[in-house]
Amino acid sequence: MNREVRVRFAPSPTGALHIGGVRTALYNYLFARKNGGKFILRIEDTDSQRFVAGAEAYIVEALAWCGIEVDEGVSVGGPHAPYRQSERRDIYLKYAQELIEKGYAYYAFDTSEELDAVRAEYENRGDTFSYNAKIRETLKTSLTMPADEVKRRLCEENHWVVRFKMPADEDITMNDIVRGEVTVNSSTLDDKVLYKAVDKLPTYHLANIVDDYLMDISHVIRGEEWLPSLPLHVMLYRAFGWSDKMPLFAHLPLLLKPSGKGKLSKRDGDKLGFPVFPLEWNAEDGTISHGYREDGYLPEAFVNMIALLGWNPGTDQEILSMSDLINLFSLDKVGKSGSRFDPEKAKWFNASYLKQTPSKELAVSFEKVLKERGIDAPFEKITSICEIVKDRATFINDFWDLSCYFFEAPKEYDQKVVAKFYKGDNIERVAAAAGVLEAIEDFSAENIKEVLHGWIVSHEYPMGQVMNTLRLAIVGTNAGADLAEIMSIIGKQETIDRIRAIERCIKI
RNA sequence: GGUCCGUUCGUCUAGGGGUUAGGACGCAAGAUUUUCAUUCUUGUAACACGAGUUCGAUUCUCGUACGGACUACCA
Repeated sequence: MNREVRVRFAPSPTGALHIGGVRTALYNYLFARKNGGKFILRIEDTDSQRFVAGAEAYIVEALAWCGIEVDEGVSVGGPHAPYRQSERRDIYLKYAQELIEKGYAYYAFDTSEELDAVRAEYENRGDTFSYNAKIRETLKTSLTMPADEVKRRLCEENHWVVRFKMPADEDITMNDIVRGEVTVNSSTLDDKVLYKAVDKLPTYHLANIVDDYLMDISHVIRGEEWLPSLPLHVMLYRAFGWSDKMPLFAHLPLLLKPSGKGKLSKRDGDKLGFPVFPLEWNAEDGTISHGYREDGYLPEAFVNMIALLGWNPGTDQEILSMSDLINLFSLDKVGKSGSRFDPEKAKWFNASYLKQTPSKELAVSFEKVLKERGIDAPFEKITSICEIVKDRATFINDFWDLSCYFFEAPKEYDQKVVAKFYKGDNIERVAAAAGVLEAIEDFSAENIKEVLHGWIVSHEYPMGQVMNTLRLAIVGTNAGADLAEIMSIIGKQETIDRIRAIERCIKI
């Protein structure tokens, strides 16, 4: 019971990691940190066919961006290295053979084509084919062949596999931290392939159990899609005699598409109107999928949002930092049902984090955006602008659109606003305002506001009319920050220039 | 088809034998503001269905429906 907590995230490098995978990694990480344990990153690349170059580097980078630190694994090494299964291929065969010696597994010599034919035959009869206790006796296996024939084929052929000998009729009872007790009868299960001679690689099931055992994994936290394989995995632990070292299992509910059917998958790319990947992903076929990072999400907001999909702290608090998450995390607060991802709430999280990010930090990012546009502004000014803009933005990417009037005079005026305000007495009043502003010595927002308001009030002008017309001249429309603040930031001369410019540009 | 898992507002969820079923996003209205936002207030909206157990079920049990996963020499 005092076992050290050791959890692993074990993705397959078949492409980008989607948000469901990130969430699995995150829960593993939170659980490890919460319990003073280790978080291990293992790459399960036992399928040479589906291997995608760059996928592993993507996974490592994505975890780093999220702030998920790897204690042991492909990127950092560790006492159980290597952490890439393709580099561990030598260890698996002897475990497969051990199972055969103990009578828990056997060699099967059917070719894929033969199997396909048998499968088709069953289906034509309306039966479902399952490589199980009933029919393995009729197939080409070490169970049905003479020993010397088996030996000969093992030497001469390279398409044999090792299959697990699933008991014909046995109730297998398992315990899942999220779902409780689950019982399945072995008659509904088939003889899964554990090892393939063709590429001298184990399948997921064998590699997974052997590595978890060898790496002393204490808890397996993974997606619900693995629940159907749990009986096999439990049987494997028993067959190896490792029951006392068997990890505890927690199967996480799946992430569903926001609309329509099914679980979220990599193939959804960004057809759904929001990114499914943490980072931008350039697929081999040339398609580029959006990433949260590139779309302007703050990693803290992304992690916060992902964490709350299928788990909650049991309180009303929703804005949670990584350390909050670590402190509060517990597997028994993980829900049982799948969650639909809500892009709107994701935006809300980002906007919330943007508001609480210090303006100086935002200014560093925004300065780069401005430089790309050829705008060179003092850092102080950029910081002040960020302070104003962050309350109105959802993403850093929005900052330019929301603050361009600080950097350049309006190129055009919103026609609706012109029609509403740029008429009658307003035209003369605004022109007069330029003179009033000109006379202000201390061009601070407070001072501008005081003088301007005093002037409007003393002449009994309608406040809304004058101010909105002035805003039209300065901003080009009826939106944006406090007008006095804008004037103060752009400066007296620019303010006056813009007021004079509107007279020239708009002819009534 | 078979096996397994699940089902509280549109979405994420809290709760749990007797509650005005709570919060958040969204949406709507109002307040504040010279504008747009922010902020604040209010409103909107849910226990899938049918039996059973019980004095009483949204909560427990069983069915039904619906949803999901798995059913490869993929993970």
